Amino acid sequence: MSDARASSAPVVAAIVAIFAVRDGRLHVLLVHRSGPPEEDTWALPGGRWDGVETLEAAADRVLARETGVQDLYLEQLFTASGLDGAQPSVAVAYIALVEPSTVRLRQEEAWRPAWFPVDDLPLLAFKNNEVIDQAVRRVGAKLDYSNIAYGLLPEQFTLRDLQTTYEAILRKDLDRRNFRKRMISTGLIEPTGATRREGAHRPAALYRFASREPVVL
Amino acid sequence: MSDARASSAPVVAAIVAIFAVRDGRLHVLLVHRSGPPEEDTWALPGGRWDGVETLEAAADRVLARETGVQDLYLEQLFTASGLDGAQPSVAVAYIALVEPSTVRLRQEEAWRPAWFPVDDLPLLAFKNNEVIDQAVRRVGAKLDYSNIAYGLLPEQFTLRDLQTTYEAILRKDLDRRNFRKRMISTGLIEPTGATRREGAHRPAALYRFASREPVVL
DNA sequence: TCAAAAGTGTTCTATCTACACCCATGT
DNA sequence: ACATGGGTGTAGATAGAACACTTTTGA
Repeated sequence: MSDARASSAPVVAAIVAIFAVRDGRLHVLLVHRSGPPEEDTWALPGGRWDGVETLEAAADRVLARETGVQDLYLEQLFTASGLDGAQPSVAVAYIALVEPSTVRLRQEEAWRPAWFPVDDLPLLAFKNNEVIDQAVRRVGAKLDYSNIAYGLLPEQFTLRDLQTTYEAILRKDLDRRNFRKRMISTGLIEPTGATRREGAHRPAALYRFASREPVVL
Repeated sequence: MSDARASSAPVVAAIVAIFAVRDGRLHVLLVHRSGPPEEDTWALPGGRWDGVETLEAAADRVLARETGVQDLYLEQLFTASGLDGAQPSVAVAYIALVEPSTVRLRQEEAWRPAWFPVDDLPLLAFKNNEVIDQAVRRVGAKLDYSNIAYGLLPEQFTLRDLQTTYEAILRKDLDRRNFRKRMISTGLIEPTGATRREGAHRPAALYRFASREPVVL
């Protein structure tokens, strides 16, 4: 059907680890593979690169397809070859950070997407467990010296919300006072002046990120 | 000559930013392009990926071809698409660190390689100036919390050698006493017991890296 | 008045920075 | 003896970690 060199025309795909914090736990979006290869397993969503758009555009397209959101935090992680053992393939992995309430998951039954807590994943196709591990480590490392958490939070949020997000990613408890001091002193966030009341206790001051573009300290 | 879909069979290549410290300055290895595209400019050495080997093996092959050395420090930087505007292309960029005395540059006149100081580069093909910028930043960032400098130094070295290497990459002078204290306290290096005499002054103690595999603190 | 989360300061410790003099050697 | 780079310690500043009580609200 195809000549011998067909095997040297590689497939280039973007795969995206889409993260969100839900109920205080970090989740990643996976799709149920409804066809070969690796049928009937879960894996990171991906899409073939068309050779025209940039790789980042391909990743953004995957994100939009699965979640309906776009133009959020998107960062390249690394590139792996041979994840699909059956043919020459290159997968360029990206990290995306989304705020759950903005997301409308794609609804089709085939290749349906679902959130999984990152610390309780099944065995995934294409060594995607390792990809997700590295992605979580990368996000955790950048939390401390950048504003990337803006991707995971709504426009306005309380310091408690922010801390819960940090704790979900770092998987450890943080001291409330020290956290507050450090966050405010970085200048990455600023008070909006508004407060939020919910429940029988003092209302919490609301904050926003000073910038919703990536900033590195 | 080829059907319309030829444009969707992308070229995947590994390109390698090979660094060495020479005369106290950080240098990068470039090759003079003796054919299209971008003929007669300088660019990072690269090689097409064959679809069978891993991408890292392709990068290692480029390194070995240009320098004769192999199995040194090699780390993936990032992947860019469309660097070659003429066709669908993906370039996976790697960083390699070598010790100049171990290197024998490829001698052919065509596509000849040469060392360039990173702070005095010509305008390179395929936006390689940006690639090198990012690579230098990455190496600088990792110096402080890893042993990657082992790639740039011989088996044994003095603390002065090590400091010179750091200063070349970070482009700033470091305090000799503080540098020594920090390096020794990390445990990444250890004294060999030997000394080196050269010139009319006290001999310098020689050190080695405790591990010549990548270690992150 | 009680429960529940918000908000706030100080002390201690570890780490980083700045800085100057003596040591071993070759000429 | 002198010139050259190797080797060492201390004091001050800064950043991070530990820790407990008061405030505001809804029920």
